[in-house]
Amino acid sequence: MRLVIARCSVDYIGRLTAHLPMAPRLLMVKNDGSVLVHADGGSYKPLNWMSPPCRLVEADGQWTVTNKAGEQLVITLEDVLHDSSHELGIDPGLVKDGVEAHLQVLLAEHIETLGDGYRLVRREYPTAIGPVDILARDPAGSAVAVEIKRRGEIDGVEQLTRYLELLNRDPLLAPVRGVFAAQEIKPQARTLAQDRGIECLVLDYNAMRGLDNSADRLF
Amino acid sequence: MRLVIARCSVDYIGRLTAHLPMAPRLLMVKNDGSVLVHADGGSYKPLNWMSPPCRLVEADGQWTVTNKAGEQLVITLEDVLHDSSHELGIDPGLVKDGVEAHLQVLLAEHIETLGDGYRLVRREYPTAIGPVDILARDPAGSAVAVEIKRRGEIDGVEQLTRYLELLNRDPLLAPVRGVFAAQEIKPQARTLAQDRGIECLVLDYNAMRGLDNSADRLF
DNA sequence: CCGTTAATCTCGTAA
DNA sequence: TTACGAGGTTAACGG
Repeated sequence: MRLVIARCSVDYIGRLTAHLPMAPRLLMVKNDGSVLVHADGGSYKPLNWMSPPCRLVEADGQWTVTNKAGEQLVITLEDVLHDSSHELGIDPGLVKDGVEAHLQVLLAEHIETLGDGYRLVRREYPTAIGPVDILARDPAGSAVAVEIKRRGEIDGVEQLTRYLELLNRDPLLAPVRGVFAAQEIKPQARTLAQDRGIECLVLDYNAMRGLDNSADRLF
Repeated sequence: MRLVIARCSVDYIGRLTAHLPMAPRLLMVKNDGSVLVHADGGSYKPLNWMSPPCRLVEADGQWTVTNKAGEQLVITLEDVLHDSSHELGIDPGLVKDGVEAHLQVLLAEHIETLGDGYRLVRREYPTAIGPVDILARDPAGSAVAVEIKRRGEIDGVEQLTRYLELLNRDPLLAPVRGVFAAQEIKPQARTLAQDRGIECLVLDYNAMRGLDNSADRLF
């Protein structure tokens, strides 16, 4: 990894065009050729960048980074205040927990969260347009399709609606009810769901973890 | 901005929990207190990070970064290979061009792209669930609602469908036809649109720019 | 390789 | 402040 602090101007020409006026910034050149231009603020997203695979040509105080699609990042350097290189090696990578997949496992394990007498049919129930998160049967034996989100927004309701439309064409399943389950459900999503006869269910992640069988945990 | 190259392990406890084993990495500490942990590969996203506003406490080879929500990033340093600080000042910021807003302006200016005899009613035509990109009248005087995307995907068709449902409740407008306009329309989106009687229109950004009245340009 | 979906999304804008 | 849509989204996963 090479780190350069320099006054520079940057132009990106690709999916859009963008320009950064001359100012002091950090240029990070990674081992895979990718280049990141960072300012001393903002969040983790660089002001401008080129993703790998790409090629960096340095000539006459100007860096030209090109990728296979012909997108270009042109960096013009005026004053170089710092320039150092470092060998880091390959990173062992990140281990995560707490995302939608885990919510799905937890709800499948504790399907009674939907109500007493519910039975799990399966997780990732396949359909022509993709898998439904959970398919279950209610105490009366009717099919119930569950869409799980960390944050329940309008797109998730649309997604569940498409699944329900398809599942209800299957005479072995119909009628299929929908349940929209999320840690947090936005008001607009809730309104749309209710308008379509879809039940909303707020999941308590920590409470469900508390019920969790530790042998089955993802981590 | 402070740049540290060090062997470190990192733990994030917040919206999820995540762990990085001990390995050499770049630690970037920005002026606003935010911290980025970068490896020598991957793309512009750091392996782990804390967004501002947050506070960094350094004690005994361990950095603890905490934000207002109580999320924590704990970095344990083993070997510090590099440590330097640099004053960059406030960045003047980025200038962009080529996005959806510009497509909307261009199509409104050249409404005949929809067909001969079309007339613009207005851009950003307001409805209860948000503005429709363009409302127009066809040569017969019927209302036409246009949804514009850079890339036409299934979500955009859903969005236009919701607008059409609402607009068609207005007796002064109904019946309202839909046009889904984009630089590129994905097959699934096209299929869904056709299924719903929505016309698809592929926009040629460069050709429309060529027609553009230069006095009205955004840039 | 393509399509779909999630994301500690980020980032802007408007109500 | 919140909500919503767009993103050079990026990244992961499955067919």
